Amino acid sequence: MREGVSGTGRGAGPRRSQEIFEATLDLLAAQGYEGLTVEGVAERSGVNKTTLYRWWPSKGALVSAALTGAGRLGLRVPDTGTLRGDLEAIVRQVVDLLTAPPTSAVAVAALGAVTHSPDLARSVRGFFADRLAREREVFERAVARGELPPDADPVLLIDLLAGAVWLRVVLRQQPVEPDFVPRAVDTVLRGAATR
Amino acid sequence: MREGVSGTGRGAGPRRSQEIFEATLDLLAAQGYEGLTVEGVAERSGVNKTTLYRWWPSKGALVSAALTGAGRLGLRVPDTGTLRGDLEAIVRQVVDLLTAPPTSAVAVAALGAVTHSPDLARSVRGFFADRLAREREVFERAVARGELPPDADPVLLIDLLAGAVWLRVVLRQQPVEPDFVPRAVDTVLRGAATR
Amino acid sequence: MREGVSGTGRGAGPRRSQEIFEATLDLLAAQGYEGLTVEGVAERSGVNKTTLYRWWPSKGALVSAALTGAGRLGLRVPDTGTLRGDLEAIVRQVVDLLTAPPTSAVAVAALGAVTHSPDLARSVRGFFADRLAREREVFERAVARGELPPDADPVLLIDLLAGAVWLRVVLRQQPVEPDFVPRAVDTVLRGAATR
Amino acid sequence: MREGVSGTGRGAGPRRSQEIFEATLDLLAAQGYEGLTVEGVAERSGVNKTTLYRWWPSKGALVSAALTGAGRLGLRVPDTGTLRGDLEAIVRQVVDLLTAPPTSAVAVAALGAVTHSPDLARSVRGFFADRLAREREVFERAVARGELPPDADPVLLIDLLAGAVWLRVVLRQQPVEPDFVPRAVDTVLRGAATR
DNA sequence: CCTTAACCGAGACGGTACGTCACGTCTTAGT
DNA sequence: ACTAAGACGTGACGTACCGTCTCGGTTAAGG
Repeated sequence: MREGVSGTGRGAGPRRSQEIFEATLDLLAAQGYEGLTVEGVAERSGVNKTTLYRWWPSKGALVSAALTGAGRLGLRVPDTGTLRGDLEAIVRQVVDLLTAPPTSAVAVAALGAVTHSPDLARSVRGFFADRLAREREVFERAVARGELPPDADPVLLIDLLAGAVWLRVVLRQQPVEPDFVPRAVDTVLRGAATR
Repeated sequence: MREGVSGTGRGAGPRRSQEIFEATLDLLAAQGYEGLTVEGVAERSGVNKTTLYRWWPSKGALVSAALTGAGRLGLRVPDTGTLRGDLEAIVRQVVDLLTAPPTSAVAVAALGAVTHSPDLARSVRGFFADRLAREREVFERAVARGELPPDADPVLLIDLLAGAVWLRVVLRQQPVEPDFVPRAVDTVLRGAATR
Repeated sequence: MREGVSGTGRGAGPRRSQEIFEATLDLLAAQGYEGLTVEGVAERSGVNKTTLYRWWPSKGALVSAALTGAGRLGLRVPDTGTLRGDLEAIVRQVVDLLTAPPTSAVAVAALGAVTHSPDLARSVRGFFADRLAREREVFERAVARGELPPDADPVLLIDLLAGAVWLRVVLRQQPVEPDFVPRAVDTVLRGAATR
Repeated sequence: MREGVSGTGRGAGPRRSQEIFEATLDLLAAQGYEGLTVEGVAERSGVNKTTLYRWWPSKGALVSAALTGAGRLGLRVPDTGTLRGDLEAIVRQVVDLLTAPPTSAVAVAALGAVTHSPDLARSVRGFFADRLAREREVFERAVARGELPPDADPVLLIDLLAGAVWLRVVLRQQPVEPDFVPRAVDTVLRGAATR
C-alpha cells in the first residue's frame, strides 16, 4: 500500500527528484551557473541524462525546479517588537544569504543567472513575490504600532535595503562591514518614518 | 585617454580593436553573455579566432576590454543646484542604463555576468569605483550647501538607490513606475539629512 | 486465408497483426531497413511499443514476419508453352519485383537487409526455397518437352538469371534495358540446352 | 624529410587517414554495417569523433572512403590462355571475395549496405565500373582468339556469373560446391559462344 | 453470465549513439 | 610583429531509438 496520495512523486517529476535537486544545487554552488552541466547533474544524481531532459527542457528550468523543490533559501519572518529590529533582522538574513556558505554560492549563482534563463527569471520573480508577501506583515505590525505612516511603501523599503546588499556584495564585491546593516536600516527608516 | 603615441594600437591590442569591441558588444546585447561566443565575435569582426585568443584569455576578459575600450556606459555627473535634483538625475541615469535600449542589453548582460567571470568582476568593480569617485563631488557640493551633514555616507546612499533599481529591474523584473525615482530619492534623502 | 478457427489471432500473434505488418512494410518501403524503427511501426500501427517487443524480439524478426504474413512479393509460375517463354516471364517478374513500385522498395530493402539480420536472412532463405520449389515445374515441363536435357540444373539457371538482375539493379544500379531479359535468357538457355 | 608534394595528406583527408580507414574496415568486418558506429571508429583509430565528421558527413561516406582509400578488394585480371580459364579464375575470385576471410566480411557488408547509403552506392558503382573496365581485356583477347563472337556482351556474361555467386552466397546463403564454378562458366560460355 | 487468462496501453527508465557547437591549442605560412 | 588559415582534441549539447520494466486495464473464451 502506497500510503497517502501517491507515494514517490505526486505526478510531477521523476522518481529521484530529491537526488536530482540536490545534485543540481550542489553543482550550482560548486561551479556556478555556467559551469553547471546537465550531464554533471545526471552523473552525480545517478540518473540518466535523458531522464533529465524528459522532465526539464533546459538548464534554467532544472535549476529553477531544484530551487523551488528543495526548499533551501527560506525566509524566516522576524518579530522583534520594533520595525527597526525586524528590518535589521531581514537585512541581516539577506546578507547571510548572499555571503554565508553554503547557501551563498547557490543564491548568488541562481540570482545572478536571471539574465541567462527566462525559466530561472520566472522562478526568481516568484521567489521575490513570495518573500515580499511574507514580509508584508512586518510592516503591518509597524503601522499598527504607529512606527510607520499607513501610506508607507514596504516594497520600496525592501528594494532599497536588499538592493543595497546585492549591489555591494555581488556587483561591487565589497565586504559588508558590521555596521552596514544598522546604518542602512537607520537611513531608510528615518526617511520612511518622517514622511 | 588613448590619443598620442600610435593611433592604431600602441603595442597593447590587435589592429582591429575597434571592430572587435563593437562586435563583442553588439553580440552581447543581442544574445546575452552566455550566448556570446568567441567564434561569433571573430566572424563578425572579420578577425581570426586565434587573434582573439592571443589578446584575451577568456570571454570575460574580452567583454571586459570591450566595455572599457568602447566607452559606452558613461556617467554624466549632474549639477542641478540641489542634492535632490542631482540624486534624481543620477538614479534616472541608472534606470535608463538598465532599461533603455540599446545600452540596456549590454549593461544588464555585462553586470549580470559578474557571477560568471572573475575578469569581468574586476572590470565591474572598477566601473563602480570610477562612478563613485565621480559622484562624490555631488555630495561635497551638498555638504557645502548644508543639505547634508558632513559625516553622511555617500556610498551607502548610492548603494541604496542604485541597488533598488537593479533589484527591481533585473531581479524582480518589474517595470519602474514614473514616481519611483522621486520617491526613492525622497526616502533616502530624508533619512540622510535628518541624521 | 486465415478464417476458420479463431478469427483475430489464434494464439500466435497480436490482435492487430495486419495493421502492424502493413505499417512495417510501408515504413520499410518508405525509409529502408535502417530507417525503419520499432517505435515508428508502433506509432503508425496504433499499437504500443511493448506489444511489438512482446511478439518479435528484433527489427529483423518483425520485418520477417511482416513479409511472410502480408503475402506481398508473390510469384506467379508461368506456363507459356516453351521454356524460353517461361524463363522470360520469370525474369521479367524478378525485374519488376526489384524495379516497379510499390513492391520494389520493400523487396530491395528486405533482400538487402539480409546482411543485417539473421532473422531476416532465414526468412529470405525460405522465400527463395519456396520460389525454387514452385519454379521447378517449369523445368520439368521443359524436360518433358525435350527442350532441356534431364540432368540440367534448374537452380543454376535461376541463380544465373536472377543474380544478374540483382547485380545490375541493386549493386550496379544500372537501368535494365528492354532487351536485357531476352538476351540473358537466350544466353543461359543455349548454354543449358546444348549440353 | 617530407618528400614530394605535401607529406601526409594531399589536401584531401585528415592526418591519420590510414588508421581511420583500417579501423573502419576492421569494425565493418567485425560488426557489419549496421553495427558500425562513428564513435567506434573514432575510438579505435585514436581520432576524435568530430574529426571524422569534419571530413565525412555520414557513415556511408566514411565507409566508402575507407574502401577506396585502403585498397583492399582488389581484382587481379587473369590471363590463362583460354576464355574458360580466365572466367573460371574471375568467378573463383568473386567466390573468394565473398566467402574467404578476412575480406569476405568487409565485402559482403559493404556491398550489402548499398541499399542503406547513397554515398556507398556511388562508391560501389565505381567499384563495379572499374572491375568491368579491367575485365574487358579478357574478352578482347577471347575475341581475338576466336573464342567469342565479336558482338558478345561481356557485361552480360559477368553479370550472370557474378550475380549467381552473390545470389547463392549472400541471398540464399548456400555453400558454393566445388563444381559450381566450372558448371556456371560452362553454361554461360556455351550460350555466348554458340551465338 | 462470469470468471480467468491472455493480451494490451501507459509511462518511466537506463543506455548508446547520433550529429553539432564552441572551446582553446597548435602548426604552418603569409603579410 | 602580427595575423590568417585551418586541423585538432575535448566536453557538452539536445535528440532519437533502443530494449526493459511495472502497473493497471481490457478482451474474449469457455466453464
